[in-house]
Amino acid sequence: MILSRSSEYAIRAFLYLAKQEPGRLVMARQIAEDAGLPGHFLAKLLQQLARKGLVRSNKGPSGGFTLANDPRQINILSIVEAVEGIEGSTVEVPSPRTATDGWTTLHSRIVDYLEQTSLADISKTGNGSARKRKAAKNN
Amino acid sequence: MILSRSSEYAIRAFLYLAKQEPGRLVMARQIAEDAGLPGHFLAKLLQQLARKGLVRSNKGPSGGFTLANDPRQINILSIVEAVEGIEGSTVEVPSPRTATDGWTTLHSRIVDYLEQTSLADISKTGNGSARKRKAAKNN
DNA sequence: TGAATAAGGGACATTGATATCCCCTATCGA
DNA sequence: TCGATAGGGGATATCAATGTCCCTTATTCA
Repeated sequence: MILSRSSEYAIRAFLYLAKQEPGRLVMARQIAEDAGLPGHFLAKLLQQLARKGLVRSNKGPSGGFTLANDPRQINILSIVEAVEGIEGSTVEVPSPRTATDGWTTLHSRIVDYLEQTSLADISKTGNGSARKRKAAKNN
Repeated sequence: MILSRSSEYAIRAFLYLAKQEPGRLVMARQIAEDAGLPGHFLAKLLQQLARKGLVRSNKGPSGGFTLANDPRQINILSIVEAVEGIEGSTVEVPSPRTATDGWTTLHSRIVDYLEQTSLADISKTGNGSARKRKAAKNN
């Protein structure tokens, strides 16, 4: 599977939040329901993302979550890393074999793409797609 | 984690086989040892890949595995799909929500990249890298 | 032909990701 | 100030990915 389920849920939640008016607080249960995601599990993910500073949260009535930054400033990699830990994007070379092998090359290309792609890049979909270029810059 | 461990192992094994003289048979244990991969587990993966026709296998003494095609003809996606099943690359839209949402967009971009990238593309690494362009074609 | 070899394939153990639940804490509004 | 609300966080259950083992089958070679 390309990207873990946790990453998928987090990205879907971010896409949902990106559609709201900026600063509007939406509670986890609402997001889960509207986006079709497992509620309790999503709540945990959002808590993690709040600790990392990617979303802002408020407790109590009329509380909820909202994006901490403009969707154009949020790159997908930061979401994935916040959810899966950095190990997911950094390739650990176990033994001092070839320092940069083919796998590392492939992996870092994908990581670079995720880093250069913003939430806004993929949210304006449905019509003729938003942006081009971006990747194919590294290597 | 970007791509499962199984996919990583399979791709590493393919990269190893791609370095051999074409048609040369290498046994699973040898590949695992040289590439630093878990032996028994890799053997299972290679069996799967043999069934899917991506590698050819021979039993008995002087047996082993070899690539079924030229590394330039093997795209990474085919390896990933053979190991993880097609479910990994096809996004199942659970409910008839928005047919093409942002997640689907992102996911299919990565899948397209994997499909357009060959084994040869990533194996010529270590020097100045081999090819460019490729991605950024879809969307 | 038979002994050694290596893949094929099933059974099982282990680990980590995924998912749910419950109670605590902070906050809002009456 | 009190009750309701919503996130914070720990404990636990479930399930799939990962990893190991063992026996079978096919093949080679002496």
